[in-house]
Amino acid sequence: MTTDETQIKELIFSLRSLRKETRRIFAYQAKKQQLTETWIIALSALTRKDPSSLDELAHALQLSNSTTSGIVDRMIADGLVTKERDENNKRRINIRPTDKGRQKYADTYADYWEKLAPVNAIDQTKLTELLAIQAELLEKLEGIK
Amino acid sequence: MTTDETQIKELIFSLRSLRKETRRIFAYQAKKQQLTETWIIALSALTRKDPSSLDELAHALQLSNSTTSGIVDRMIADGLVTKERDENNKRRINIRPTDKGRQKYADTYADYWEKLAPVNAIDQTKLTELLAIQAELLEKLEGIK
DNA sequence: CACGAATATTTCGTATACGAATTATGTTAC
DNA sequence: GTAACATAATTCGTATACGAAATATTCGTG
Repeated sequence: MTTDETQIKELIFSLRSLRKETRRIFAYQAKKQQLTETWIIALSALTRKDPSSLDELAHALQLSNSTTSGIVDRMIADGLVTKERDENNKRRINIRPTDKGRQKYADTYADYWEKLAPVNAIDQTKLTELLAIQAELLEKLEGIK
Repeated sequence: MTTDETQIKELIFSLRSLRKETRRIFAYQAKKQQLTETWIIALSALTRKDPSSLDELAHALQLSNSTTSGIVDRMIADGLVTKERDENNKRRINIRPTDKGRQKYADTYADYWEKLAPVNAIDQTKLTELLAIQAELLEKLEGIK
């Protein structure tokens, strides 16, 4: 095969490591605030689109509906969001952040992204290029199978 | 804050998407072969270092010991690996691939990496650069907290 | 040699994460 | 209008994934 296997393996491992690191960083902050990375992104999405259906939220989180369903339930148990059947379309649910959810998101928002500020030590140009190549890579991967 | 928040958010999402895609591609192949991405990487590591301790395997997989412990147990249940106490150090376990495990890995090895061959449509130069920038990024992330 | 420290693994509780199957509701074609 | 289809959400079973705590073994030091 023509594939430069070594490089591709390296790539897979690089991606594993990077996701692991970002998860770790979020987890550290999350502990103080009792929020997980996913919950923060969910609250962010719900702030932008309030209310959201399960499908819409799952899309924003890039997760399956079944995964998102469980996440919403746990967030409800924590009093961060509510869900109600849509009166106009009873298949649909409306998910909304509670005051507590909004407050918690506002409190931690700056912190979370600031935490990642050291990334800016990397050249802006390089970072832009990284995103471009990653986008190209994503496109190729999406075309597989 | 000086952080270009938008770009960093984009990066986090890009990484989420890329990992998700690679997982999806592995999962498709895995279904036929009854192997998961992690199991393939585990068998690969065990082929290179046979036997491995739990700690060594966890390191190779870049996973915690507790996670790896569960993975090994499930692989044992599937007859892919065995574990035994080390006679010279009874705290340690020796994890080894079975014939079935070795065979299954050999059968699927080429397939798995070939699947990712479309990635080579990207310039070799770009790919090398991607890995370099990602390595730099990883270093920065590891320095956080 | 004994006891505390270090090492190695496992168990537990919790949170992702997915696809398949199920349930409920709405839409469309006839 | 109703049967087939489409849409929306949930449930189930399984596999990651982690940290904290528990257990077992070995080592080091006095």
